[in-house]
Amino acid sequence: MPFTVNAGDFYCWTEQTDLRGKKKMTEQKEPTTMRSLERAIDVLEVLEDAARPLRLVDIAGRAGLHVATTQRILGVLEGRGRVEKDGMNYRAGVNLIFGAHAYLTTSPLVAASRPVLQELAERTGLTASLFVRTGAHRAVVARVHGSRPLRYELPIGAKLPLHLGAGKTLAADLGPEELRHLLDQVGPMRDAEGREISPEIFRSDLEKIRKQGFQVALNERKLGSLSVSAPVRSTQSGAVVAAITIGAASEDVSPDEIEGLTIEVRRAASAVTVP
Amino acid sequence: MPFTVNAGDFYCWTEQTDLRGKKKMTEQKEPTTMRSLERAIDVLEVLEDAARPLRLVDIAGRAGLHVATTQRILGVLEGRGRVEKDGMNYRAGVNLIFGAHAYLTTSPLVAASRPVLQELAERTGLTASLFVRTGAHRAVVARVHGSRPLRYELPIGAKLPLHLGAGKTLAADLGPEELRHLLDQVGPMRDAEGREISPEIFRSDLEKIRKQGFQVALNERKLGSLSVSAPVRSTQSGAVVAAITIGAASEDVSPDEIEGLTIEVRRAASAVTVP
DNA sequence: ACATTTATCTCATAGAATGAGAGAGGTTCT
DNA sequence: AGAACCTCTCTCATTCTATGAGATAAATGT
Repeated sequence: MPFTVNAGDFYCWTEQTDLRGKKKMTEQKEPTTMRSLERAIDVLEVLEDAARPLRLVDIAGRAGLHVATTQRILGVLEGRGRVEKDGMNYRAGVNLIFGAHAYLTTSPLVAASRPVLQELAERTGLTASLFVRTGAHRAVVARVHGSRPLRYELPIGAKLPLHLGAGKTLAADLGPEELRHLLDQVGPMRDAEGREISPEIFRSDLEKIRKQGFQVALNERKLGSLSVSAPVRSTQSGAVVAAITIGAASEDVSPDEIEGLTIEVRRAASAVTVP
Repeated sequence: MPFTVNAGDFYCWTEQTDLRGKKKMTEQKEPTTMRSLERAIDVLEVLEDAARPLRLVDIAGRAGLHVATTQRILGVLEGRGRVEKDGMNYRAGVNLIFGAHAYLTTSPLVAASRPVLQELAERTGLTASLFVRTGAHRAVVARVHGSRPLRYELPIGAKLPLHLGAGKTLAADLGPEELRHLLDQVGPMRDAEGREISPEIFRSDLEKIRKQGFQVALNERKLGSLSVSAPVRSTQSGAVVAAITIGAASEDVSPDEIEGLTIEVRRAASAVTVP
């Protein structure tokens, strides 16, 4: 059988586990079916990552596209309610919420996790969350508050780093190749206390998490916060598909309470059965 | 100056207030910049509206596209994490949640409404929600629970009809042309009790809501539910841009309580100042 | 086991997407 | 104020991309 290159070969290297995301950094201009669609998604991602409205040139610049092209794309997206524009400012549009709703209601992972998170939050009194990795980040995908809720809000849909806090539980399962990509992308790493994290320390952290099967993080992503995380594995492949985390203000949790929490979280994570 | 037809002329008839949405019904094949992007959005909308995973032919059929085209689009979307596929089943993908998050955090309307909903929920003890119209539907865009919360969940991102319950508050502001489009699209209307609603009754309902400046709905969209709604108007144009609603199980609210509630809701709705 | 439906992939061709460019409207200097 | 600059908007000729028929392979139903 002759070797041929198929559409899927490019954007799906290692299934959904590829880390690319920001193409500009690695500058790999891979051939693509549907350039215009890829570009439209680039534009959308710019708007999604910006916490504020942006102007045309700004979007074009960040997406690395010609202004005319960007404008045309934004025009179509606006006509479809996926972008909103007042004056010269573009923002994400209402219709984007339907996609999130569809994901949250159809994802088997989310469905399987909900009751588990519920019980975990009840038993520990802390906020229980489910994270999923996408590219070099993670997303909050489900969350149940306990009786001692967090002081700060971490809403569903928040995009968080892979290299801090519970993110490391997801990063721990990356292959050596993917891990290098991640390190390249994030550049110099430092935690919420300002401490620099060397690649060596980072790698050994991941190694430890992999061995232990759970993770305790203090003041990593957010000062004054404590989290305990464990990986959710695919029943079939054994690959890490998500992480379950309980989070709290660090003064709400006594040190001798932590061991019990790790047991709870590990049990919850393994209780999630996902195809 | 010569008359020319511009991109915006087609997909933005009456700003974002057009009702099209489903092109197939009216079968108006308008010229479009970026056909492939339009089609990709069609595919996404199919996935967003389906409450369950779909197969390729099914998606192609619903979107009115060739199977090959549909597959190519799905492939790109999957590579970008906006669609997920297990086996032959396609679903909405994780990355769609970032768009929703961006909308919810950058929309001035949502930001302006949050404190108002908060206070309304506190004062009435009921669940206060903000709805926005998109096409022939409305979306739940913000929500605060009171001390007497609803029994059923109505999550953010839910897509609801315009012709039932609080939807009529939004429909009341439609122009005659748009209203006709809406009636064409939804076809025969009936409420949660199974009662048929004739176009005449519907129009007079809207007229009443427009006059009163609020609406009380009982058992319309959901049996056993009661809602009180009022329109949020643009400070500049005066157009209805959203609706504020309080909802409750009907047995939680005594009849003589309702008048007070309408006053609260109207006050809340007019307290939202949106550019 | 056979028939039918569905998915995947290739390829020549139509025509859609592209970006340079010009014009108009703002903004920020001196 | 005037000039220089920047940004937005729109048009149009050219190019290269998106398209769908069709062949093949896989899955599904009877």
